[in-house]
Amino acid sequence: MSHLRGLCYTPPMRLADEQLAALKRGTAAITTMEDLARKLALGRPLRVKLGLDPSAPDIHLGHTVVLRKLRQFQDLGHEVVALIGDFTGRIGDPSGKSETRRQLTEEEVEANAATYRQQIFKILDPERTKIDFNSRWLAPLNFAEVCELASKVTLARMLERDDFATRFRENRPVHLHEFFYALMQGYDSVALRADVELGGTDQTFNLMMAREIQRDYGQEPEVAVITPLLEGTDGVQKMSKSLGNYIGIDEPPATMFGKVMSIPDSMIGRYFEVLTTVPLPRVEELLAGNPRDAKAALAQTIVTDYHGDAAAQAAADEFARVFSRRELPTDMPEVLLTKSGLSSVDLVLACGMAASRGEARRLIQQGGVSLDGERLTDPIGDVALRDGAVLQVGPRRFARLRVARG
RNA sequence: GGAGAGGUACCGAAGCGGCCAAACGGGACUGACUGUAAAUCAGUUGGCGCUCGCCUUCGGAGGUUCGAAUCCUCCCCUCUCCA
Repeated sequence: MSHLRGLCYTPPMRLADEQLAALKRGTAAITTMEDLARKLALGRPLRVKLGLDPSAPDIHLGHTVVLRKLRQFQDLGHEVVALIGDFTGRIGDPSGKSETRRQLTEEEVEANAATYRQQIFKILDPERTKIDFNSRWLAPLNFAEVCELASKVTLARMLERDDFATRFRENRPVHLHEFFYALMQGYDSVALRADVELGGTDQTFNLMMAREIQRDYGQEPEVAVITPLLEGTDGVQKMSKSLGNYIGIDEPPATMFGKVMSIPDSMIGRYFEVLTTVPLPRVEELLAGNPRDAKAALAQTIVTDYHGDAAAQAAADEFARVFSRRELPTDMPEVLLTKSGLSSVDLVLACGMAASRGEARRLIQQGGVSLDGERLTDPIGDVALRDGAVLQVGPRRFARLRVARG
């Protein structure tokens, strides 16, 4: 649709209004709305920047919120620059985590950036995405230039950043180099002459700083389009790999589906808003019904984005089979056993379902282990093993046993 | 440079000579309940020997003691105040 835009004349203001309305969905803030309206009304493609920190090579749904917004800009005909912070990545971004992040080596940054590149194109249109690296202009800066940049900002201004202020107040370390992150990010905007920059709410400070720095360097400040941080599957903390509450976009369909189903019911609406394009009135309808069905619809929509219709349908069916109807999954790993006489503890261990004998014993004692649907209760005695028998540990771990004939 | 506070298991945080494998909370796991991997409730949560036992663990290295997460020495890291 957007590629047709050049062919038909649309009055600029009206176009701007339409764009603005669409762009507002799922944002936490736009600074400022007026600036954005005005820039959109210019009728030229805007240069939209997104900074990517290459320390997290696995993109999860939390990252996609801002990527989807970027894609929306692309579809509206704007020019997108995905800026990989290969230089800043080596400094370590203090944002989000309340502790200092370790610095990455050059090799790590390179490897991560490659992964990033490959993953963001699951959402962005590769044809209309320019990828850049900020080492291009940051690496050549000499110390005098760095000081000049640093002179634009005061300590008090830096401490306005909530994260810094909090850590400072709570007597936790704040390293000087962390201050440079915001400076560098602002300088990126100067180097790119960005009209708009996207970022999560954790980037608010950096985005505001970029506006000021652009002004200091004689440029018109970019518009900051701020997306919310998506809560993870626990529904409380922001989605992050280190918290283990994330849904990765590279994960298998069944895993993705299951993880979406594990979010608290209260999060369904929010996920719909920022992770899908399902019209909001339709979302309201779904939310009025059974939460399980709404969540299943959400899960299917999301899985479809990354794995296609067929895989999403299969994942939905599989979920219904295993969790609703308590049937066996269609696929499960096979485990080849060489001995036919094993205690149940050894069996669980042999299938890799427990990290230690103690854990295996515990699982059995808690009633979490069954063989062919029969709960195993005795950790010690040998269990009769049939070729093709199914071992289940907990609600969702299965293995088919293959007993070697000798 | 000086003075003081602190570094405990996945995370937060108690403990300050034996009753400490280490309270409590979170997380995770298991069960019950749910035609949701939601919510709620209960239990489990270092390793090895099937409830007594043994081994490894409380920033690091040594030492005191029958016995140390707990006391001493040195070192590393963080914070505060002073210079």
